[in-house]
Amino acid sequence: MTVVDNEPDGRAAGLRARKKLATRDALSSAALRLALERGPENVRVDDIAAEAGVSARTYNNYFSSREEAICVALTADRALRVGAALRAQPADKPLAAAIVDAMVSQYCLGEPDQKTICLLFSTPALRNEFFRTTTAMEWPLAQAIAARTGLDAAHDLFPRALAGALSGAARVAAEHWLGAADGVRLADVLREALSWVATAPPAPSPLSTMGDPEC
Amino acid sequence: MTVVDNEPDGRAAGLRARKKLATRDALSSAALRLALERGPENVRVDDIAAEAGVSARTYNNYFSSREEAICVALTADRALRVGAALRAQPADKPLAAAIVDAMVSQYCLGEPDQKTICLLFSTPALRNEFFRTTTAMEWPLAQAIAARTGLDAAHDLFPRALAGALSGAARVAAEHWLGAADGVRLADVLREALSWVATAPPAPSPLSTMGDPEC
DNA sequence: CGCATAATTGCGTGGCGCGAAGTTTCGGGT
DNA sequence: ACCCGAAACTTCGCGCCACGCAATTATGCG
Repeated sequence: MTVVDNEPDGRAAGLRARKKLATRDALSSAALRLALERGPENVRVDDIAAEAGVSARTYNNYFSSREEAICVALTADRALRVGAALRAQPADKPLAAAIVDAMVSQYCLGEPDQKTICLLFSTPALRNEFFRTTTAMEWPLAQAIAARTGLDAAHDLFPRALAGALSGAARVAAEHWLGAADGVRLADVLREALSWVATAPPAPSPLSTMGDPEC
Repeated sequence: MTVVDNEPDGRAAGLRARKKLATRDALSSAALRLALERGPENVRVDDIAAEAGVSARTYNNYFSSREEAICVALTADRALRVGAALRAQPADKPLAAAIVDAMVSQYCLGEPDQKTICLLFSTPALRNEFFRTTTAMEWPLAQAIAARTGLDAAHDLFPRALAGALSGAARVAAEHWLGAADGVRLADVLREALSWVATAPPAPSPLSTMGDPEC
């Protein structure tokens, strides 16, 4: 890394970084498109690399597994957008409502096509990778929650625990939506699931007073 | 499968089924032991198979990846035990408290050795598999929640969503415990995180009344 | 323009997942 | 007690993938 390098958004950041992001994006989008066309089983890394115009070896310099490229195309910036959406919520809105609205808004823009999400659950390897990316959303979300509650995402447990719970509920909501009737909207299912989990800001005294005989 | 075959607990169920479970258990325990001794990088499938006394090809008939065998040894029956522990809770205890007590009790018996959990977070592939097994705990937990609330785990969203949120919070608690000081007990961290997520039984009218301008 | 750095690429290696065919072991029916 | 069908295990082998290494090329910067 030289003096100045890739900006987090990739805008106006030197030719090298832009090309790097371009190839990365070309690879992930090609992987997703091929997986949707042929099915994830019939996609070789050589195909993805050829589609993106790079060598197969270069592919491994960007993604360490075939599934990673597919999932990244779906959930890469969504993670950051969820955090940003939560920060953009009005400050006087209660924490739970702000979280629910932010996540629902970001989960439903883009194309939550049933085909696409169904693809993620078709193969065990893809499911695993999808779970991993789900947890990737937790960190930006935890930071946004921390900013809103005046806590520290690095040291306090509450923001991260809540983010983990929300991501778990969101994943279950997606699964449920897949098995539901066609008329059901993902936004409704997601809002319902998140509303149960999104809890009040942390109690000033986080110590629990319950008994703990075991362990 | 003939007339009578493997009982779910593996007791008194024909020699074939017992041998099957025995080899499966031998494989997973051997995988865990070798991973702890040499580190997960220096464990080949052939080693695990040789340690269990079976062929390498047979290994793939039981586990489709090397990491799966290691994680199964850690979280296989814990999933069922969590559900059983929740059902064993007194019926008059509130749902949230029952869930927290049940999960904390089952997470802390056995040997939540820091070494073992640290092993799961050492390698990305193992982390992924650990996340997957975390979700495996959701289904028994959701069934137990459904039984307690009078809902149906197969069709109602609440039990599964709550189980997903709980597993996410539990995973974050484990991560937090790894980075915490030595004096901190996993049970305390886990209880704190779960107490935030464990919510009241589902509202009789699950419909949300919030606005939903997007999508 | 020239050097340092980073990225890409070809090649080779080790390993994995799995399909097919053959062999051993178990279950149960007569 | 014996035998036959089925299930599990084994051996062989193929295709694919992740990665280290070294050479080549593109880029940043003075």
